Amino acid sequence: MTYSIKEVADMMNVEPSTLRYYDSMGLLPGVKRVNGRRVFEDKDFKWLRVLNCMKKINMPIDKIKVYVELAEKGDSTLQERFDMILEQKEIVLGQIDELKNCLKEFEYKEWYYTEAIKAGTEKVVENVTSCSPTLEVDTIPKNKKEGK
Amino acid sequence: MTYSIKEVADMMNVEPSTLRYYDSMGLLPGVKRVNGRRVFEDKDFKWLRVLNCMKKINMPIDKIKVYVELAEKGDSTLQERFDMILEQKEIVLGQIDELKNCLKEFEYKEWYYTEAIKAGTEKVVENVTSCSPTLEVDTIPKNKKEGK
DNA sequence: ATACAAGTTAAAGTTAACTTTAAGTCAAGA
DNA sequence: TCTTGACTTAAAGTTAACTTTAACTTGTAT
Repeated sequence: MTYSIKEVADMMNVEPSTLRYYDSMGLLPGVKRVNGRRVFEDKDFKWLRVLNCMKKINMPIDKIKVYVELAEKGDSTLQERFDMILEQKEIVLGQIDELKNCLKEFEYKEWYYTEAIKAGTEKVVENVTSCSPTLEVDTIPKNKKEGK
Repeated sequence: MTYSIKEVADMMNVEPSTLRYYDSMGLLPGVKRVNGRRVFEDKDFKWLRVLNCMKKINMPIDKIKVYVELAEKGDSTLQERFDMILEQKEIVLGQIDELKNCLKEFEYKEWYYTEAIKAGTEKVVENVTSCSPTLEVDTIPKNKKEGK
């Protein structure tokens, strides 16, 4: 089974131009061409799924490219790729944790407004503090700082 | 207790210039000045914690500003603010879900490389597919598309 | 045959969110 | 009194990640 760039773009919920941009950045290795047009095969989807994940955790394109280049070198880079995956796993765990804290804050606010709307005024709740008493500090390194 | 811009910036793990930028965008309402300098008080931290969460779920500054402006109008906007909070809660739930799927992919890759390293080659695993058989489609609207 | 839809490239344009710069104010310590 | 460090502003600069444009090619339907 083969797919056009538009079909793949629709599956990934991105524009075809975005996939062309990724390709130009070296993030789509091994995609075939027929009459100059990109033709995606089933084997390409394995990587597209990983790419999708890397994008979702905000891994910068430059860093994804490092991974791609390691993969292209073959078995000699297995350990390095393993290390990168482990690092990204830790990052996504941290992100999930942060988002769970945000969820708590929004749930508190949901309660807060529910009570305020009942009473017709915020005055009844404005001195009730959220469960989390302090400002959360990032556990995740900023992407822009990753490369330093 | 009061805090300087640097102290607050350190607590939030951002640059003082970022807080000044937020202020210039209207995201820091009610911050006092002494001799022209910003002085943060305990009451400001309530909002800073919410702001922190809004930033972490990638809520665009323009949209955060809408919320701030509603809050400044007082009790007449309680329902609108409640609706915004609910919407953001749904967004963060979707994000957590997406990240959990990414985590699965990275855990699969961790296993994949563990086996490959043991064997000295990827060949032993390269035909083993991850648990998630399809490309995930975004459940979360892109921030850039939110405003349309 | 001809039009149309969907693909191609290189290059320029856009956007959001900062970040830096330059020029200045102010309070405290030597 | 002078210097230092932390603050201030407005405006310009930066960056990453697309997105659009213009000019072109190709396969399919009428």
